[in-house]
Amino acid sequence: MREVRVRFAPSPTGALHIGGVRTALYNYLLARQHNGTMILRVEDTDQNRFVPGAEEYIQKALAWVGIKIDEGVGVGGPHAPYRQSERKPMYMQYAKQLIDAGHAYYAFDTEQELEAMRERLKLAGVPSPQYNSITRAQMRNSTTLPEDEVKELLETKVPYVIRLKVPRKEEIRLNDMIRGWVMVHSSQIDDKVLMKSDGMPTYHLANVVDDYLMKISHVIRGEEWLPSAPLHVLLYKYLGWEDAMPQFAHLPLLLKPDGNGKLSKRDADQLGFPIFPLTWKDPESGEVATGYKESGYLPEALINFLAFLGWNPGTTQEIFSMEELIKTFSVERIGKAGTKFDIHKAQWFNQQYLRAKSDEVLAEYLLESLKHEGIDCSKEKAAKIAAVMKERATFPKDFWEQGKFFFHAPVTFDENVVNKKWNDDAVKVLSAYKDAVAAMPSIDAVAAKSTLEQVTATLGIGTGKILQALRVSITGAGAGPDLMMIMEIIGKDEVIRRIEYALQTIKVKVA
RNA sequence: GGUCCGUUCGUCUAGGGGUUAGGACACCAGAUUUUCAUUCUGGUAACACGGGUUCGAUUCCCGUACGGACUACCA
Repeated sequence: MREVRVRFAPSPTGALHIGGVRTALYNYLLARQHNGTMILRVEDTDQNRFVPGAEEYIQKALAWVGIKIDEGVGVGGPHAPYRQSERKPMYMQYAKQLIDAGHAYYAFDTEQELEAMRERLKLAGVPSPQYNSITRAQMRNSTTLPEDEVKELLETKVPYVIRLKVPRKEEIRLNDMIRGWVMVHSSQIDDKVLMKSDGMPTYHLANVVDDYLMKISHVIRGEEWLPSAPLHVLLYKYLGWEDAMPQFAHLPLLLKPDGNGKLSKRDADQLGFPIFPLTWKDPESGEVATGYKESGYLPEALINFLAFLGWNPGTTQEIFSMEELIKTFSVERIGKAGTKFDIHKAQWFNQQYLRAKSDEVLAEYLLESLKHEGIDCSKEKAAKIAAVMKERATFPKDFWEQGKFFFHAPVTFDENVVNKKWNDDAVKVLSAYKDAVAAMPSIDAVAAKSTLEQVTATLGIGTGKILQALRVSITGAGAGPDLMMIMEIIGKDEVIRRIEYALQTIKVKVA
């Protein structure tokens, strides 16, 4: 196998879609697996669609998920520049080469003329009007105009484009790594514009030229490119680069979770999950779309989730680190069908990865939230809280959001629990327990429990009957982690204070 | 409309001419837990349809249906 060189080639027209991250990932996995090279190339040949900040966003997003670029925008390399706009001068010679070989031609048609042609063909009943081997005979181009007129037009700088001269009858075949042989008849391809009138190449030319010059071995990209892949094959052939043509792999698309259609930002917003890796603020509209990072997804979980959207190892293993993915990944095991997006699975992965972390690391998440809240807390205490909370957390923010009661005494109490469990027995036990705790030098989980059992035994009341009442007085809620540990963490004085407050407040409420 | 691609539980998927069609997520139930969560056990649930080929097809072939992509001087 030749040296593996793959590229991720987004166009900087906005934030990187999550599907794009997956495409980048598959490229990256293949590169790493074969000690190859991962290239980032920016395809910014459409100057009208340039969005400021998009390129930086793409780089940051890739860095965040752990996809390292070996060569390309931001890092440089032997084939620099990697931004197509900066490569502009390089493309014309190849277009000219095609013209000289009779595989391309100049076209001077105006937008109006093109429009008129399409209209005419539509009226004639042609299903999809094309600029092709038949119609080009009626258009204003170098295949129809006299040579000197063409020369003159070029010299007088009349705007022109260069089009590929697609043959009338030819079967174009392409061996896709995922789909096998795909055959397309040349009559289905029109004379695609190769060079635009602004002197920029179109995607088709730029992509082929750059892949060739950059010695790309595999083109892994979304399925939306499949229809134009035969055109690219044709270009390789006409440019004389057939032997260097990369292998193609067209990935199935990411679809909406419900119903059908391509996954779009709109769906994500509606269904409440991110579509972008990082939060993105649209510079035009000012609209903000929250990212996976900001929503609390861990990059390694997102990667694992994304890797499984369309690919699977064929075993029952589901948790894969990037290193394991690199070892196990294979293009052959990528599926053909579009993949509906299910955020539940992403959450599950996140939970798995979160739990695998040490209490100390988890404590950092809590500490970070606390910093925002302006609450001081020792690392030791945070680690203790993290330890009791980790089984119920899916996101880093859960430690704070579900554990606020560690720092704030409850002001209100869960009504359901109060209605069901707050009774005379509970009040009796709590009062006695409060006094018993006050008599203790300090409180820990074991002592808290044994003391409680002593109190209930003396009063002849089952511990289980009043435990919910104790919990609600300490945390305000009917559910949560081990109560005894909670009491140990908040400490003796706080326990007494909270029970007292509950005794006063809830009694008043019931009476 | 045309061209191309696709179709196994609700979702991601394994599998492959003869299987009780396997796993995971989600969901439901039971057990454990003083609660919730966790964990464990169990459960519901799928080969789009119609023709072939074949002793036999979910698997191979052809249609149909459905879905998707593409159909720009956008990528």
